[in-house]
Amino acid sequence: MNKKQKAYAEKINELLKAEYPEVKIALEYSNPFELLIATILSAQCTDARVNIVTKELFKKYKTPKSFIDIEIEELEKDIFSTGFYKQKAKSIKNCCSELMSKYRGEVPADFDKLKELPGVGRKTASVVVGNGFGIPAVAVDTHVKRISNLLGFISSDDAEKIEFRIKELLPPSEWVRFSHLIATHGRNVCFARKPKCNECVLSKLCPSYKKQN
DNA sequence: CTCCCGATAT
DNA sequence: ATATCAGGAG
Repeated sequence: MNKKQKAYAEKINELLKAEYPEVKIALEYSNPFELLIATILSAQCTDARVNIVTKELFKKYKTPKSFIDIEIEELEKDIFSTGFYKQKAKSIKNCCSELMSKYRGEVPADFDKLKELPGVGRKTASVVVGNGFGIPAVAVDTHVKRISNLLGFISSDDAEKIEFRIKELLPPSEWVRFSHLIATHGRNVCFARKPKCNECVLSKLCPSYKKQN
């Protein structure tokens, strides 16, 4: 009974791969540590905005220690425009402290260890292991959540359930790219507000197609 | 469940 | 004015 669902998911995966052959993560970074910080900043914020902020941020802060040594008020100013800046500043400082005390300032290439860090949940940990270390992972963001329901992979708002559902539908080799494909499609075509169903390569398969327009 | 919270499109 | 943006902590 799951076989049909898997074939359906793989068909969607193939269609999106054909549509976005060069898909990759939208966040800009040059090492796992920068990726971790950028992903923490990306909560409830567009990747485009995060990239504007991190372009300057990473010139100033290059190591976990550099974030610890600065006054929190100054860090808050440096990340202000990403929103939730007080929370994020606190998360980054606490996270960097633990990186220093537990991992000698290195970002662990391990989902469970990452998830234990302050300010790091399943989504952030998945992004870092998946993109920073090439370890298969599914990052469930708002797009993956919305489109998984629209496509009928699952009927749930629980990010963890959606993550496990996608993991059983697709082979591990596809997980990271699939997350990016869905996120990209969500940004370009399948918007939350007014999706462009008439331009969507999935419209013939999508159970939600008729309800729109 | 609520709170954190600015930028942007509609 | 309001919804939405690669969430996580308490």
